[in-house]
Amino acid sequence: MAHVTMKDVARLARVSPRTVSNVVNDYTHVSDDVRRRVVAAIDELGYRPNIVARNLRIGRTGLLALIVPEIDVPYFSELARAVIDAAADYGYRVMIDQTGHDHERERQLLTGHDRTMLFDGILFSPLVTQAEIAEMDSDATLPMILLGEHAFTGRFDHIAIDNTQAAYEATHHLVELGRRRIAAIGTQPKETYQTPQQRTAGYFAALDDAALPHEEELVIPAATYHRSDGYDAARRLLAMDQPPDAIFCYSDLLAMGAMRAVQDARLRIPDDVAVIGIDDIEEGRYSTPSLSTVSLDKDFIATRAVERLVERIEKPELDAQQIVAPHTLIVRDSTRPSPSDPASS
Amino acid sequence: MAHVTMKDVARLARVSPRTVSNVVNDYTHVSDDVRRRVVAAIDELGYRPNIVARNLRIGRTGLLALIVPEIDVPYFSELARAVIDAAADYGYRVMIDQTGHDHERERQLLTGHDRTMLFDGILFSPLVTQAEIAEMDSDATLPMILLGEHAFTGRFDHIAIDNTQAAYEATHHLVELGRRRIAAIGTQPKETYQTPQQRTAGYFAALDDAALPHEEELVIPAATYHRSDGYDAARRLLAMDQPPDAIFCYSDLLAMGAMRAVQDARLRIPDDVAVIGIDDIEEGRYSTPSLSTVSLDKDFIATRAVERLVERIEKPELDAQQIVAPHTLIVRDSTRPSPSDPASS
DNA sequence: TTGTAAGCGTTATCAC
DNA sequence: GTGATAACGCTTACAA
Repeated sequence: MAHVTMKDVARLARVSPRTVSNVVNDYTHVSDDVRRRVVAAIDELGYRPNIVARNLRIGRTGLLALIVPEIDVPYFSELARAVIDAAADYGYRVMIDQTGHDHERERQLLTGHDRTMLFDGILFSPLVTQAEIAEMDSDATLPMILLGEHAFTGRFDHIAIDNTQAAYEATHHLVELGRRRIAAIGTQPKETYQTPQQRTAGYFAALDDAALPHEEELVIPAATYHRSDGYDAARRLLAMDQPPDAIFCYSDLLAMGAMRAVQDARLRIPDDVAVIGIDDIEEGRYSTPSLSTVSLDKDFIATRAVERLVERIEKPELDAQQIVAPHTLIVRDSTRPSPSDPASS
Repeated sequence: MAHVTMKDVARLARVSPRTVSNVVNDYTHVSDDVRRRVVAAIDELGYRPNIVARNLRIGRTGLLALIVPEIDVPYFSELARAVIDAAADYGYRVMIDQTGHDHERERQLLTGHDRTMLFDGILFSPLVTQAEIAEMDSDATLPMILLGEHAFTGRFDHIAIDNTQAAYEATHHLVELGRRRIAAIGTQPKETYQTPQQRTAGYFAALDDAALPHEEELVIPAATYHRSDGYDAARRLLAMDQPPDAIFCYSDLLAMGAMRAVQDARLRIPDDVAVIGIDDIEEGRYSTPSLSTVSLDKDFIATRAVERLVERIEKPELDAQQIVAPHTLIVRDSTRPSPSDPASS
């Protein structure tokens, strides 16, 4: 069963392949009579244009690659949803790859045979710094936009929130609640990952402004940002002689784990320990208690990222651009003594 | 800057394109000397094979399409993670499309220009019945495997759990707790979607076995399976003159919303109202209280689905197969009056 | 072991 | 408006 080709349609409709192509692509300048014949032939033969052949010819695939650490981390799946929808608006579809927090895999996806002409562009949410990416991607040829990295090198387009400021606001909010021993969860053992460092800087800055000491023992690293990491880190904090009265987590998912640990320890949120995260995943709106957080505008990030990438694809010579996405502090029950918190009654 | 092609490499290395191809594809029978020359030329020119051209030639793209309602619904993002990983084991990459619970969009993705030779196969998590899919996909040409639909028509490969049995076990568990007014959340207004119907059948069967009446007012529909739907449905239930003492939700996400509504109403889980879901998303292991559920083996589903799809791609003439995925009842705090450590489940 | 040449199914450049 | 015909960049008989 050889595949039905344009030629077959052309023969049946008694026209040239050129005309079939015109009809398929909705070109003008095709007489109604001929168009009808061609359409009839297409239906009769069940012809479907071969996208791959078209792609080869026109040099575009209509495919974008979205590279994230893990698609089942809510922040990334919510982002992916927005990216896929935004891409659809421009006629693009999205392939998703996972690096699994593996630097080697990141390198592979960027440099290996994978990074080929199958995609028109890449949306990359990296763990490493831009400098390292530049090194990997030395013979960069594909338009790429970086998601969630902040330090701007001028080499790549990228979009991110102001991490330092976001962390400052979260910490400052805890200070305003009157908390004095404010812990942080989410520093990174490896120093290559910039985002946590910026958040730590914001956290310390807020402590400084409140004349609170930097207590190194209250700053807990997290290898990844899963619920289990938050849980383990919070347990460590609660087991201390002087446990914290507030915890700032570098992601909502860490915060979900931390909240669970606090409640397992029979402590009340926020009365005994207040908890705040960053990301604003939907899970935090329904948890008990609901989670205070710094909301990142994912739709903004996705829309602008895709928009910019498409622009790049069309004009590869453009200068790299830095886009700062907005963020908003959102106060919910985990930092607000509220009657709707059953654990506190 | 015209793209560097095989011909360019061949010229520089003083060999034929054929030989370059051999080197790129790691063929045997290439003398070390020639190979070195070719590799050197590739490096010097920064040559990258054009995957699209190769795809056209060999008739495969190495791309699978995964079509789900919404990627940011935890069940689907967890499934997608497993699918992407499983596909990678077979050398495939995965493009993700969202139908957004829109039947028209489902039809479009299946029949429209989208359903072209860009993919070697499709993994489809549909809302509608197989009969409707068969109608849409009348000139089916691409290997496709259905995810999460149960009624087997012999037309398509598909994989799913035994929904009726799973629902039976969940309901039966609530019966064993001594609950007498057991509500269900998640029936579907439209009748085309089979999964909810099967779950309702299992729910009623369990009530029958316990000699409990079918109270139609305790069976609440949900247009989609989001947290907000569960929340709204539970509020309706709790506002009744005789509110239920247990709620069986057709998805964990519905259950998360329902739990929140119960707690907002100042009722205790499970003392006043026990709650159970289906899916076993990670969120339910960390929620307060942790959520009892029927666990679907997502790794099994993803692995077997991809395995089968790849088999299909290689042998399109195979008969359609039905694969039943295992499920397990998991009892957590939402149906057990004693808190526990999430690390233990 | 390597070179030659014929496609894969489109789209695009010409004429007519 | 429509028809030949040449690419797009690769793989692969078939030769050498």
